[in-house]
Amino acid sequence: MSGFTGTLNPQQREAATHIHGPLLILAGAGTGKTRVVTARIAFMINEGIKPEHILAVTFTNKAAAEMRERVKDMCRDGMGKKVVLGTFHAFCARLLREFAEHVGYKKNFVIYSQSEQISLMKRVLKSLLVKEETLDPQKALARISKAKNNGEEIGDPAMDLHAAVAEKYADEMRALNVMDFDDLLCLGVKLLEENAVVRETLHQRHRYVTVDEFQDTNSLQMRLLRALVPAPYNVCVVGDDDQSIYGWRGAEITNITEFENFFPDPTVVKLEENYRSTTAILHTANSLIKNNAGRRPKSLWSRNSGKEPVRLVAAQDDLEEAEMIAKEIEAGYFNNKEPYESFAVLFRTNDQSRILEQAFRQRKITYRVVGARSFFDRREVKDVLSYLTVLHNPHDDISLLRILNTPTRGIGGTTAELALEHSMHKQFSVWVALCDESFLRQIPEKSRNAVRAFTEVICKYASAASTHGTDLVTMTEALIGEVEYMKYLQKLAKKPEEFHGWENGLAEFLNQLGNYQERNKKDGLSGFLDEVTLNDEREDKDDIEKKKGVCLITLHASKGLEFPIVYLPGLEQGILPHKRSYEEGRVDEERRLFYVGITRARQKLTLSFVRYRTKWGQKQTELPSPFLGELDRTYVDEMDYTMHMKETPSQEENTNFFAGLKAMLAQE
DNA sequence: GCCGAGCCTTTTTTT
DNA sequence: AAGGCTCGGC
Repeated sequence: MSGFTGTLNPQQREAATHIHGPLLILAGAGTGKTRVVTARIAFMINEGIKPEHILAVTFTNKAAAEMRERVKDMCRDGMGKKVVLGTFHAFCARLLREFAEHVGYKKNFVIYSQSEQISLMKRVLKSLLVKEETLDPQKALARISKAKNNGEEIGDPAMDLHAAVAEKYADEMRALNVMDFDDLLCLGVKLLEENAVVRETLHQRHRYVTVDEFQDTNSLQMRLLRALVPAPYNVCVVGDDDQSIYGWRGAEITNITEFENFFPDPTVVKLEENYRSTTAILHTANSLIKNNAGRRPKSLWSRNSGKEPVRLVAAQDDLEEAEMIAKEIEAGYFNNKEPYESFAVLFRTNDQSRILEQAFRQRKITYRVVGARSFFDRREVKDVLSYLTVLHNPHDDISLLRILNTPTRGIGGTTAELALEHSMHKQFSVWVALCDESFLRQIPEKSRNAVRAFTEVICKYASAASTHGTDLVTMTEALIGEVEYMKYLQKLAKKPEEFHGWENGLAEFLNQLGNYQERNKKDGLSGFLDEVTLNDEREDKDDIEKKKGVCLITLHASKGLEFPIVYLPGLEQGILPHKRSYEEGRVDEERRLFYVGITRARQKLTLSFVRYRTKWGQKQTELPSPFLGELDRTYVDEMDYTMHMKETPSQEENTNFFAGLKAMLAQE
């Protein structure tokens, strides 16, 4: 047995050495899944399979990057570097860049992220809705996304408003040569299903396919996989149905629970020995998840008996909860020399992080917020990014309109409106309108000059941007200088700190652009733009590594990670399970989310909830999460923080509180 | 065309 | 609480 599979347990080894034919690895939390997948890839390479024939698809870019590292370490001679790795979306983007013409796009298409989709949808709704009618752009987009992911056709636009919106949106996207995330998958599937030549090319290119986090794939991704993998189906999927938490995004848990319906006679390997957590943590997790119906039966166990019980803490309000966590972390750091990196706080919604950040800052505890509001959502970054996008594809109206008068250059709403009208009339992009003499004749001289100056700048830099080997950082700096963007920001800023924040944002952006070009010399601007929209790594890779401190992260983003000491605050009715999950019938998924959170912890786990929480500036009364009532108490210590903090907590008070708590939980 | 004041809603999660 | 959007004065 080769070295890298020698340290695996029998089940792990079975999975890692099975190469041909469909393989389903059911890997519970903490069972060494990533290790098995990487060992398997190393094993394949060792068996003589060319690394460039191996395709590994992960759920996030972070996971892809991590896997790349580990595969690289396991293989000789830098062979691991040649393995093709990425998310489904990134894979499709690459594919479509290569074959864009086959699906009716030009190669310089731009990928729209959410905010751009919303802008476009607003425009669509504006043009379609009559006076008092209103439709929420986000809801309209959600509806379209769902339909696309289910492979539904657009209905009759004449009969149904929603169909009309969907059609108009699709037409606009195509006209602007832009795609959204769903389009990447849809068009990727279309390309593979309908074009035998392309399909054959890809079969030759990717002969062994591995998909990680398979429980989170949707039906389009399954279709893509099926088109990508011909008989005898050299496909390996890895996942855990108990950790399926992306149903709201169309994930089909049946992809994994009914895998054999898609790929016949798969070899199924179960990994059940957990190497991460203590028995107390696992036992508690198991007692929770067994309340879900329709699972693949599975029982996790651990050799690590540990000694720390799980704690369930009640706090008065969110402030007290945050302070408790901060104080404990501080104490752990000073008393037990526990580094801040050992701690993580996992929460349901992003806005829960704010109060924690405040508490940490007060105590000078270093922390990092993973996956919070995107760096690329910041105004200064968005502006410059829009410039670069327009240089790449000037027909992208949304990006163009964003920068048309940013910085203010005398092209106001009236002119923009006119240009838009002209472009619609002529069935072409706003950019074409701006360059069109017959349009320019219609507007006052002042505006005309402003527009001419603008189009000139764009043309000038567009040619630079498309020239191979241009230093993009230098170019962008020159562009920023030429349009006097900094001056504009300075004027815009209400406080000097605000301006400095923007300055830093820009510096960081240019830094990332430089890093990108360092790494990737051949793909140029379009490669960078793709990466920016597809990459969920809000911070630079090195940054996450380098930046030390307590990890603040959403439950969703925490999947796949582990920490010695974990806090799960805000375990309240309406937060977890989130109140909207009731309406949407997704309470089971919330339970899995809780399960994911619990199983992130290696040694010590603290669950907490509060009685009062401030939301939108208002204090609200909270109830404990009904999930807390489902936890088996064998290894759970319950305590009340408010009383604990008093000098002499009277026995009576404690008893009363717990009686009350029990009563509350019993109601559920 | 520009800019500030005030009003209003909001994301649950992410590729 | 805070960012986005509209309206009205310049």
